[in-house]
Amino acid sequence: MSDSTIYEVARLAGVSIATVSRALRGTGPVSAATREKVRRAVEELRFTPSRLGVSLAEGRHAANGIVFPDLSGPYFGEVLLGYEEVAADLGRSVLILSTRDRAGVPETVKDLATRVDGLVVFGQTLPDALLTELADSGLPMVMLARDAHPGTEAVRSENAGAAEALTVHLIAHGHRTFALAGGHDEGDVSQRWTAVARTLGHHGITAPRPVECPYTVDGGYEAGLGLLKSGPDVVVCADDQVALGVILAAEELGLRVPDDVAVTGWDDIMAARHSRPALTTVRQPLRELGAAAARLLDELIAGAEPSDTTRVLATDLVIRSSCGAHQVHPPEEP
Amino acid sequence: MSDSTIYEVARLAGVSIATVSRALRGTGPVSAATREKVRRAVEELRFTPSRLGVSLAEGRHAANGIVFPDLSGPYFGEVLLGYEEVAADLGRSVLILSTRDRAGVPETVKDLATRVDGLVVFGQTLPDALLTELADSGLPMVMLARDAHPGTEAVRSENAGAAEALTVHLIAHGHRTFALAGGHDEGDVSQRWTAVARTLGHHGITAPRPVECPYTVDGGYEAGLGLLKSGPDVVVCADDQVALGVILAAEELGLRVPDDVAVTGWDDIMAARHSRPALTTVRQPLRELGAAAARLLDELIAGAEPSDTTRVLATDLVIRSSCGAHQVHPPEEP
DNA sequence: GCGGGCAGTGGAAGCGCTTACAGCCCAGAG
DNA sequence: CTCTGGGCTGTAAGCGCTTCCACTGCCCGC
Repeated sequence: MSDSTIYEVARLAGVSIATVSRALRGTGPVSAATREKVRRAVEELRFTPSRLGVSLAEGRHAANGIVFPDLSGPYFGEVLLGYEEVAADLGRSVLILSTRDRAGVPETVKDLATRVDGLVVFGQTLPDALLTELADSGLPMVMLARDAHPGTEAVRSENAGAAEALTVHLIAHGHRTFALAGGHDEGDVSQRWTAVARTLGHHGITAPRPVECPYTVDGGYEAGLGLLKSGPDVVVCADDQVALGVILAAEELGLRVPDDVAVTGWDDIMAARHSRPALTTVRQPLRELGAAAARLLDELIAGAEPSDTTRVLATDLVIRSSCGAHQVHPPEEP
Repeated sequence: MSDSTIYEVARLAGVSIATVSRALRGTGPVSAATREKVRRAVEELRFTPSRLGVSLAEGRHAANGIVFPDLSGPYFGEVLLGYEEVAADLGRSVLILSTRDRAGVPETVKDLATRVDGLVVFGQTLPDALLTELADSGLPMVMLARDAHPGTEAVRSENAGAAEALTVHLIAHGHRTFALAGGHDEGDVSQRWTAVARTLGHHGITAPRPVECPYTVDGGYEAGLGLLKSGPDVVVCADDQVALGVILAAEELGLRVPDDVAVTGWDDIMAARHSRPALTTVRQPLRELGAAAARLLDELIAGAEPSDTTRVLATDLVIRSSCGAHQVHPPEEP
């Protein structure tokens, strides 16, 4: 953008740059005649103030960043959507960074940090030491899908209650041998596994160890091929993608879902509703998660003290057919 | 980030800011001893150069932007993923902007334009007049999922050939009465409809007018309820989400897919593969689309002249079961 | 023994803007 | 008629960095 500068506008309008600035931002008094001259000059030159100059002088970026591990799958897109929407309404641009397995993440994140007024960080995307360093530097930060790190705020959705409700429901279906697919010791997911295990314990059932796998359809498929050999009544999966993969694995092994084995997911992504069989899952308010993070971050930037506190959004258990065939379901309204 | 500045580093190291800058960037000669002093000062102060200062002095942002209509659904997330990955590897941050139906889009986009070295713009997200204005200002731009606008480059995936192949396939299935769901006069989609109509014409079939609807499951459902009344053999949909909605509508009306009516989508999103019945669709290389855009944009920023040319990526016709039940499909490997 | 060249360094001029401060002019008050 | 206080405007000091240019020694070759 080889744009014109405020100096050229000032010259063309026959005033000083200070006056141009005041006229454009509406700070300080400017006579109607001058304002009009400036307006015309701006129009003729197609002048747009350089964001760099403004930010440097104002000492703020009017932008904030969001860091996630990966953008694949529907999960992050939805959260990001809610986030961007609110951030935009608050007059802030949003910078994204996906870390994937890339090297040099700390440097990249620090670079990002110098471009924004605040940062939202997903789950265990970054090592705690780095989070501490960033928080200590005074950068406003909001954690997403995990509990708060010292010096930050956090938003996540409810895990334990939904996990318990899901487990109780599965037990009511008569399922007794459980398998868990997609274990990491990540914040969100480990909270679910803990609640599942506790609930099973209450019913005298020993919880199995979760089988690690990537949170993808392929990951679920691979894990499923292994898991299903032991003939569990139900496979509880860390998310919907894993569940869809497990269902594929079951088909591959000649097992019918849910007659031979039940499968459940988590998130309620679009495919969950349309899959065969339709997936029993837990719906997270993904957009609201992103929106809440944006609002919290804005408060921090405005000067609020980080409370080291976690905001928890409600989830819904969504019963469809993958957890047990004896349920009758009228077609869902879209 | 209440960070320290290059002045404090210089003072602590006992050198000038020019030397600090040279030491840090590796431009110009700096003695080993000095370099070490600077290194220590930087470490002690946890100094990170202010991106604002650097950018203002360098005259570049090392960032580029991407504008899309909406982030919902799997489509944009995938493209964005491919885009971000390449941009990051090229050392550029990425700013996103989703326009939705928001007011003040031109201002927001112009603001974005002052924050980046170049811009990727999706489909018909922005009015042509605005595109022209931006291009004229010298901003490097790449159009995505549409043909090039003067002064830009463009990337999209192949439409006409796939649409023809799909239509031929459907005719081979014995389908004769067609319905088209999800019409807009958007670049990508209208190319598909044109090709479908032409192909039908070759076979002596008159193409129906596409029924407009939002590109969502709900949009497809609503459109489907209307469309299916006339009893078409097949409903060709503008994308997979619309197709999934039409399938729901068919179920609602007591029609079996594909026995009573065939349905096809476009994009090959995850849900297409897992839906019941699995969706016949056209796979677009979504990530590669984003990646190609990022690379093209980088070339423009590096100084290449915009060619007003459109790069076209290949698509694949993916035959599953929603287009006709007589096909036998072994379970897909993930 | 002396000039040229170069490694190493500092001074200072921007980059494009905001804003504190000061100055000017004029109307209305005394 | 002078004084005072706004309203309006300009000057200039940053904001944090990069980099051109000038300068100082010092080593080498003649």
